[in-house]
Amino acid sequence: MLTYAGGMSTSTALPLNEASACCAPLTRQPLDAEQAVDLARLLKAIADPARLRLLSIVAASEGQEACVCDLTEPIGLSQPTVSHHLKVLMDAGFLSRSKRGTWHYYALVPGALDSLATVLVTA
Amino acid sequence: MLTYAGGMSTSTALPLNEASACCAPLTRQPLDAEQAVDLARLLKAIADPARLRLLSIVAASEGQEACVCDLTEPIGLSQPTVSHHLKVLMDAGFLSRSKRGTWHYYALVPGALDSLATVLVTA
DNA sequence: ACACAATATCGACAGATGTCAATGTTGACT
DNA sequence: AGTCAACATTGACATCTGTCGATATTGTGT
Repeated sequence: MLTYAGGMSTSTALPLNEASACCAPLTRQPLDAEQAVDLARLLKAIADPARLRLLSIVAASEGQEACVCDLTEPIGLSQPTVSHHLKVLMDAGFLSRSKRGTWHYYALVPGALDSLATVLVTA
Repeated sequence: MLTYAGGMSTSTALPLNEASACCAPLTRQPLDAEQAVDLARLLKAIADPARLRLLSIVAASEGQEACVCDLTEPIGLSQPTVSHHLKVLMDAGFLSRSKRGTWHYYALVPGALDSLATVLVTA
């Protein structure tokens, strides 16, 4: 199943679930092959219309979390497909899941999107 | 071939080549299907290890532009493949091209990456 | 005109990706 | 125990994507 603990290079080997953004501002010095693969994986995770909409719905919800039952209908895709997309976002570290009874709540992982944005910025 | 002038919704129909980032901060309100597709297209354009490396090499070069001849070798891919990736980045509006003699120089489009980063940011 | 160097385009192919129907799993309620 | 609701997982399929070799295009210099 391979949760894959991103980074793995030198220092902090915390069990962080990815999305710690991996590297330097991208416009500083050329990134090497490994860094590029890591960054690309994060970007691929959000480079999909359905997943972007899921993220935005979760982000716009109070407490920045939402039940799957509230996500399936507005997206207009089948339940298994939505479940698949949520898993991709979780594996990449953008969402976290908490189960309350029968309902599963997905929440934004606080710094995830921001640290990704930081890598992209030119300044 | 379809250059596709991004946005197209209401106001400014300038011939900007995409990468004007399309929409609101993503965490404000849920983005609709069309916005999601536009944003996803931009993200897909950079969600590739080779293209990220190309971008970073160009960005780290003086004047933030580089000749194709300086890009092919460090990437380690064939010349047609590099050319393909550069085209993808150009069509998405992240790079611009200027020809000087036999050499083609690709340059970072100033605000492109930054406006994309802005969409992703949570604050 | 000719030859050569730098890029772009084309065609083909393997592998990744998004989607669904069918099925499995888990928790709540009677 | 049994039933139902909420999700997850599996398997299959069509499409998209990255890659290359071969070829076309364009500019330079002889």
